[in-house]
Amino acid sequence: MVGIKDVAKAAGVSVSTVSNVLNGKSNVGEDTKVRVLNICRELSYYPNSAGKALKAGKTNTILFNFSDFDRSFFLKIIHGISDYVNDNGYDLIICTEKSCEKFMRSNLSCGGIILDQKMKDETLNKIAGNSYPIVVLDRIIENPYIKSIVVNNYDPMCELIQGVIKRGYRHFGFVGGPEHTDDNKERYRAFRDVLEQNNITFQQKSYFAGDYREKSGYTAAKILMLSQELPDCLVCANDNMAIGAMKAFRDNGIRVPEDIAITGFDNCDLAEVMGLTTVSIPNYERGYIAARYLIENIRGSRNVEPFKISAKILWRNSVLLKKK
Amino acid sequence: MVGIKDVAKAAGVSVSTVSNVLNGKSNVGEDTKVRVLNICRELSYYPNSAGKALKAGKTNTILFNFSDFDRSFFLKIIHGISDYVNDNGYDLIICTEKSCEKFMRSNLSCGGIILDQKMKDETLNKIAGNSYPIVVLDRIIENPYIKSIVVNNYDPMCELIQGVIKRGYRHFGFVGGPEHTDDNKERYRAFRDVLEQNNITFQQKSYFAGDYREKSGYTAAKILMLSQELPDCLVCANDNMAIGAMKAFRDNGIRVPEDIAITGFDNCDLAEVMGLTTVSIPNYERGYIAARYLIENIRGSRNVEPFKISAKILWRNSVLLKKK
DNA sequence: TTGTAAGCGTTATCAA
DNA sequence: TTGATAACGCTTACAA
Repeated sequence: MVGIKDVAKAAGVSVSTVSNVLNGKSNVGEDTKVRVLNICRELSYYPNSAGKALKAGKTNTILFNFSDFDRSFFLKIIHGISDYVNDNGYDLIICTEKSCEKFMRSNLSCGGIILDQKMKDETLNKIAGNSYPIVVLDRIIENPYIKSIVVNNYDPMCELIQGVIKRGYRHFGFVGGPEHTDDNKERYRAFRDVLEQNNITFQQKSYFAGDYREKSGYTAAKILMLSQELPDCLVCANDNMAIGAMKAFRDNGIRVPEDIAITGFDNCDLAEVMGLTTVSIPNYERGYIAARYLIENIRGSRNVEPFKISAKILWRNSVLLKKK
Repeated sequence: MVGIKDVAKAAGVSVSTVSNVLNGKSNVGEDTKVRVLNICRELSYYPNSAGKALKAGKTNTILFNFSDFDRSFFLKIIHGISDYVNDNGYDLIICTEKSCEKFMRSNLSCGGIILDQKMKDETLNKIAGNSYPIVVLDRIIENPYIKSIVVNNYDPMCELIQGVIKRGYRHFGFVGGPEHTDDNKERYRAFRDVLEQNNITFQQKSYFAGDYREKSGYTAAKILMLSQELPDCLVCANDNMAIGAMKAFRDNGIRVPEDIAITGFDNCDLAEVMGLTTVSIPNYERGYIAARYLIENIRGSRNVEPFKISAKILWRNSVLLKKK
């Protein structure tokens, strides 16, 4: 490993001069500067980040944390984060599961964007601080050093259900996601509220608890098919489960939307091909905005007002335009 | 930031004792050990990795590099890598684009898995060394410190084309990927070889240059539809382009497979729903194996024989079972 | 314009 | 069983 000393020796100068050259300080002669830079190239010298970080007491690295490998919209979020972070001279590391807390606490990163729901609020509250701002996605944490960025689930879900009702649907089923997650709660609440506003009763037996995975939607639909009569419309808390349900119906000769309508939430890649009516979340933008707020907070602005991202409804033919 | 000194002071011991406790050394009394550990918890002390890395001269962090956010199979590769790496006590950082070289050269990682084709062979040859082994995916680099893991494209592509011919297809079109990539070359070569073995001529005008993205497949199909007569079967170098082509045909009233058959390569998420005949690459396993070889090489074994992963064909109904 | 030296947090060596 | 001290590679006051 070639270090700053090797460069200094080869260039016949002191290490501090090399350091000054590399950091663009003005107190160094033109000819020495050129000589040093050439030597660096020749020896292919790269500064050791450990030394740098240790001295500086901080880094310029943003951390992004996720862990659910089944949902491909993460790639879009990462893309948005990556673009903003790179444009602003920061580095990005993405990490999963266990390494994450370590990378946050050990000065290897200077701020984090957290998507993984497995990372507990309590842990984040402990880690967040003046020198380590955090942005959390899909949940709200009240903490002067944590900015929350959430999708406005309630309004578009209301609009979606109201639209479905307007099209003549009256009997609903609901497939929910993990019950402790804020977004699932909000989507379900919107669903119930709109039904109530329209004097439509909803029976608890028409609720199916899923986990946002395709398989749980498939299972919910299978169970549903055992009951006396199908609902008109099965509302799913996300696309994966909606797609699972569509497959289950298809496998059992039940037509969508003629026999039953289905709606999802997310607008995942498959949704378009499957013709699934759903709510589109701007994921790239979500990542970009998250990175922007994080870096602004790292730089000293103290902005932790929760930020709501709006989503829009995509009507596709998993719902009939006009029920008979 | 609470450091080892603070812990030492609070516990009334020296920093070296704290260090010994934290690193599980045996030369420390039971009661001091307990006391120190308690203080660590109370103060929520986490060792600073920068100091550690500086002292050790290395880290336990593996780097994974990618940059094409459009292809969701990356998530599966990452998943495989993440599992192996975590099980073996290493940390994983994933990075994109520019940060990558920096993270490789600056002692922030101790080995890398490279998927991004934008990372040049030349650069990798410079970086790889005894203290920095590398694993590259989807290309072969000859270097005593670089292990190549490639998918065997040739054999399954041969089998696929032979199977299509057996089903009665004789007139082919081909949509290729980026022409400099090894996997594209190999897929195309297999295609040509099998045609030749079967005395089927292939005209250059039936070749369309794409870039692995859906849009280029769509465009290729549009161009194809302008010609006098369609081929029987359009072979695409990957699924994205095959799906683009399917959409183009669908949008123009041409039926798949009745009017034209289509094949892909990758078995991406959409392929199943679209009923695309394709070649399935075990991506999770690919990541897992890549991580395994990398860590073995970090630990001293010097294994750089190129590793070929086999893939298998999935016949779906984008190809007729038996052409009339 | 350049060099000397201290110090960042950690671990390893050696002495107590 | 413990503690003092040097060293890792870098930056930065300050001295020359």
